[in-house]
Amino acid sequence: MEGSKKAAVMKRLEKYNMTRFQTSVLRATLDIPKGEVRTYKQIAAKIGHPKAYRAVGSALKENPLAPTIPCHRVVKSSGELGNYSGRGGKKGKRRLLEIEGYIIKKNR
DNA sequence: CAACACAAAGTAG
DNA sequence: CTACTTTGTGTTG
Repeated sequence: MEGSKKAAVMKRLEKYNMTRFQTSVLRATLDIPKGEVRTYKQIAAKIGHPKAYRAVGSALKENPLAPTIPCHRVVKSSGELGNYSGRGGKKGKRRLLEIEGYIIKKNR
């Protein structure tokens, strides 16, 4: 059953005036399996812009389907969380990752 | 042109 | 390790 939730989300994206870059970033982010994380660099590479990791961040930050797209699963290459526009900022991001099963360091 | 949810390599301590 | 600098990229203002 969870085969095609992505298609439904992508359909919604079509209503927004987003650039190809943003749509590609959101698609790649949406493709992240539960309990896993992706780096900005991996997302950029996946969409064909291996050096635009910075642009990836800009795209995610404006992400129109915020909680629908797992933007909290995107972290820095160093394994750190990085920033987050959602609720609670980085704190909420880390919290979501813990709930999903991603290993987090103890000390909050 | 400046700034940004980053990355990597460089210099300095 | 911390801290700063420079280069690179796409979007936004």
